[in-house]
Amino acid sequence: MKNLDATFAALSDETRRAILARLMEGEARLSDLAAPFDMTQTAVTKHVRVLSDAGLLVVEKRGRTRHCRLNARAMKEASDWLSDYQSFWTQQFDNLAQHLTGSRTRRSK
Amino acid sequence: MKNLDATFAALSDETRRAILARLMEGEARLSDLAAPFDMTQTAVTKHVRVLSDAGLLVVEKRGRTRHCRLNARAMKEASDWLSDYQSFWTQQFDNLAQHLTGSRTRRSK
DNA sequence: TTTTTACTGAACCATTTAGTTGACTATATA
DNA sequence: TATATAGTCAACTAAATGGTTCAGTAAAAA
Repeated sequence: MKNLDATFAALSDETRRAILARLMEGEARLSDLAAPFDMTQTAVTKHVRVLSDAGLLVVEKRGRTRHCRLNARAMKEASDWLSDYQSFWTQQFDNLAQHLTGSRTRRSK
Repeated sequence: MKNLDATFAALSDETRRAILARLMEGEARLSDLAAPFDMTQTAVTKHVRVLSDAGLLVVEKRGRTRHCRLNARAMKEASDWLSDYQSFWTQQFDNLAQHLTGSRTRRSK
């Protein structure tokens, strides 16, 4: 899936994850999103563009402002991909727990 | 979380996701991992290094071979981060479903 | 109408990334 | 011992990334 490339890449930047976290509280204008960060609005606009290209948010033009809101689809796809591994890590943690509690002491080495 | 940067960045490459998928079937040597790809082993080694740095897999030196296996922790952290948004996308899909089925027609535009 | 606000676009820069090649080390095998 | 195998390391390249500045447009407010 080529789309997962864009989604995970978009999520790999702390600024962009903070933008998404902000949008959990609801819709925001570009300038509102930019305000908390120590960088130019142009830079934040680029981050928003990356998130938008990945389908993680939607930008709506309204007068002279741009309003952003979360878009669930892409994030769900990323989560679905990871969930394939869930059984694996659950089992791994179970093994660790068993090892720590000694509930299964018969181990080779 | 700085670690999430590395984890999501590592997951944003299809080759690396394929390597992780391969490791779901069990441990593999570096040369085994490299075989399916149309690139040099050096390139694959670099991908493995990225995955290792992100904590997504573990490399064990054994004789002249290197054996790789999945490491669940980092993947779980990424999944946990995404799960914060789960309620959001569930709700969004519910809204969509309601809209499509017309089960709640009274909507302000 | 003038000015401010919200944002865009192009050009530029430094750093990182994903790949290559070629020379090397270390371990098995014949 | 000689040779093949598994992998490392350094150097290089091209493209992508994350930031900047500056000039411009379009909408709202004075």
